[in-house]
Amino acid sequence: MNNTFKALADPTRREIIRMLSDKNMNAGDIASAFNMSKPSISHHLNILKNAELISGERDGQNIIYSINSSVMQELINELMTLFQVGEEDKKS
Amino acid sequence: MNNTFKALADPTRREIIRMLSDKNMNAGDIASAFNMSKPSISHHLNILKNAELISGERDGQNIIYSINSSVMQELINELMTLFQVGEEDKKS
DNA sequence: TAGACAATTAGACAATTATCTAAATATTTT
DNA sequence: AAAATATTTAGATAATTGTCTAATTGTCTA
Repeated sequence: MNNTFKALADPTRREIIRMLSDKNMNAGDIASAFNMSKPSISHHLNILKNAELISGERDGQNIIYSINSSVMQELINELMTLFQVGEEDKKS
Repeated sequence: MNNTFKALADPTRREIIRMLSDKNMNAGDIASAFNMSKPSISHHLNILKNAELISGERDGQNIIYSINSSVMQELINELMTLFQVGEEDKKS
């Protein structure tokens, strides 16, 4: 879970997630949306992949990235239980 | 919003939030729950405060911290719209 | 008002992170 | 199989972050 939060702590990575939640994209197309070198974007993609927030699958020369919505859902659940103030005494 | 995510990227700070979502606590009590110097905890509290995730109010010698649940709620909303895959075409 | 207690601020330092360029790997096309 | 294209890996570096100790500030009480 720490990796998940750390992965989301960077604006570039959050923007990548926004883009991927619209449609799947390959690494090059993602990179050209940013004013940043391809290796840097590759590095961000790797962090998101390690956090299991996205997946990458090779298709020919390209690697196509997509969002892992189930993990996103888990994160949101975690946040809600973490921060829902005053749950007081779940048992009973 | 970037500050919010960055504030949550540290496990100590998330634990502080967990503790505060149970009950309000002063800085000293928070610090003694961790194996870490008081200034370090103070620093974490400050980051959470800057992100407006918590508030601190002085009560005599103590400063009592509490969670800002509205900001937590905003964060969760942000996450849900950010990551809800396939919202496709909200207008209409 | 002097001493004690609670908390923060200041300053230093090591570890982590984000970025870059150059080089390597994988795939396709000619 | 050589050239072209897409992507990643390696290695370097500057900036950021988390932690510490020492010093400071704010408040209470004897």
